[in-house]
Amino acid sequence: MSTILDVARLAQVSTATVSRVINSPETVRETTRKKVLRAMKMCNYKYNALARGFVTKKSNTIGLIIPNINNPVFAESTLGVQEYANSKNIKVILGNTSYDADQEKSVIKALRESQVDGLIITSTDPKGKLIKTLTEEDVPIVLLFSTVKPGPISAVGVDNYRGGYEATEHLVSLGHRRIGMVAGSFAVTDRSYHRWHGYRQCLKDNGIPYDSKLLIQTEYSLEGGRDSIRELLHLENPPSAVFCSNDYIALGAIKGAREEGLSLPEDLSIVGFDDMPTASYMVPALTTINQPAYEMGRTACEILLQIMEDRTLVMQHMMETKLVVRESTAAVNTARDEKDRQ
Amino acid sequence: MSTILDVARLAQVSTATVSRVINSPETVRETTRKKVLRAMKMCNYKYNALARGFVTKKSNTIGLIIPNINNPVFAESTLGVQEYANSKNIKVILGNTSYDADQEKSVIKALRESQVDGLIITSTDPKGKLIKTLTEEDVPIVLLFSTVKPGPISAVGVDNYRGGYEATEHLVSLGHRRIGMVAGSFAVTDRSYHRWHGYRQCLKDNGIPYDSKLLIQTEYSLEGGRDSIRELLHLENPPSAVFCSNDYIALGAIKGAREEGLSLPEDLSIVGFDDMPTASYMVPALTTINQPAYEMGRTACEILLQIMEDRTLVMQHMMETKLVVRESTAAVNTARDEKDRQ
DNA sequence: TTGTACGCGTTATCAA
DNA sequence: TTGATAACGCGTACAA
Repeated sequence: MSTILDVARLAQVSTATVSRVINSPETVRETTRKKVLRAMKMCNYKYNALARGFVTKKSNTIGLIIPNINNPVFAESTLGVQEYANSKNIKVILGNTSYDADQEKSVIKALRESQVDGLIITSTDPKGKLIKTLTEEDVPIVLLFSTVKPGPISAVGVDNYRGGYEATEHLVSLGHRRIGMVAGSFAVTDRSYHRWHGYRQCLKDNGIPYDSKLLIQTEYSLEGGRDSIRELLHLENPPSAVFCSNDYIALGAIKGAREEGLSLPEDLSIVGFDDMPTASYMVPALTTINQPAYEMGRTACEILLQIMEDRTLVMQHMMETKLVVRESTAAVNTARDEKDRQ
Repeated sequence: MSTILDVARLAQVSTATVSRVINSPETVRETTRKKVLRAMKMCNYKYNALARGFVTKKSNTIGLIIPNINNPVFAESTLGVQEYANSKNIKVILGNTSYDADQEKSVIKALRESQVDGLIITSTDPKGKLIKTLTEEDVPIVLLFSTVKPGPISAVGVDNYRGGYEATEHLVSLGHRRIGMVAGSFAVTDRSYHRWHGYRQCLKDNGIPYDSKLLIQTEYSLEGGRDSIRELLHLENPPSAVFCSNDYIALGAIKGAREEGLSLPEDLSIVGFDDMPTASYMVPALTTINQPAYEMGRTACEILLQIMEDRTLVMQHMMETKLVVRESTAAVNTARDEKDRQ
């Protein structure tokens, strides 16, 4: 592999000049530039960004840490991050945590050793200790999807409390009083926790007593959704509607409900959260709380690049959620409720 | 940010010794090792993998190039690549091509400049010119999902022809004679092309005349699947069964068919290809050709690392496909066919 | 077991 | 407009 030194020799100029035709061609006379360009071709010169990074102390690389790339919402936000980064000639290194705080820790360590210029994190550590260390050590970082925390930390997210409230409110407005929730484990992220708070408050505001039996915490997987809804349906007094803390879980829940012989939405209404790309393609098409995942990824990346320029910056960007009513929710089926009680 | 020089000074040893406690601790006496470790803590030393890569000429980084992370199959294979890579302390840089050969080219260029140690590519360039250049320049590379090409190029994939044949055969065995195909554009990848060949041969073997009207090429998206199936259903003599060249397209197709008022599988049978993680959660649960995406990603990465060790290696790994019959296919509904013709 | 000294490919500074 | 050269942080012969 030839270097600028080879090129320099071949073109009979200095390495500095070669470097100039690469980085600021306008500062070198056309004749010499052409000479250099020709020399590059001749020895099949390939630019070494790593060596550049070594001297400029910038790797032009950012780390993106997410819990599970299989969740379509994260795939979508990843795409947003990627496309913006690439448009600015920045590469993104992917880190998967599988919702495990230890993995998150080791991934962050590896990424930092690789000298990434910044980090976008959908954190799995509700306490935020890791994140705090990072900010203390002045690593450019922006939280994605994570609840916007007080204090000097950049983030793009949504109001999860409000989203949970909206989802529940929709169910209440359809006449449901017995409303369950399948929530991703609170131990692993506070997003689901805040959505639950919204759910709970909405019940309260509507005079519906809170029943802790109607809350199931589960892992963030299709299976988790399926198993949880079954548990809910086997309750003595099962819910007529369920709020799932994300669409991925909701997809599992729909499957579980059907396996129990229910028709949706007649027998059971389900609301999700996320509005993942396939939500409108599900059967029944999923009623859910939209959060603009692609835009959020893109924005997070945009903010990160700004912070990398000016480390004193702190930007918190709160996106709007929106209830999207589709086919998975319907007015409560009182006839069936009666029948069940007989 | 402190360096090994700082540590060395603090511990009153040479930089070589510091380097040794990092890379081969067993070669340094315990007392000095402890001294060095303490010094590291004191100045909050952070290892610089970039500098290391610069001297060892290895970045411990590989590039993973896929067409679209939103397709759950690619998300799944990405996870496989990632988890294996991380277990070997290798980072993976993600590149999205959006099924665009130009983007693929520029992504590869950027990745190479970053000195990735190797490349895993699900190529979008059916001619394979780009890939050829890479092998000529001795870049460690393995093709993923791409058809295993003759010649000295490593790859992990499946027999797409055979998979297409199996899918079609299943439909034929259910009594279908009017079988359509919604295929991802042949211009953009040859996977779908080979599946189509299998489809075609199977028709032939069963004495079913090939009707080119029943083939629609479309883009690799949910919308592509939806629009294409509608087109098919509006044919004068519409199909009673459709083979979609991947599950993602099939998901769109199911939606499109329902929008046309059809019940699945009574009115229309659909087979997909991939068996993406959500395939069994769809309604109806998708009959499809399974390819073990996670394993394939993992294996591709495993092979790549081997090639990185020994560049003369060429390994082609063909995985088994398997027909998974679920709910989206059923025996042909002759009654309905009759009715349609009246 | 430890230290010295050089080299990796590039950019940046300063001088010409 | 161009050139000479130091510097970046680390690994590694080779020497001690």
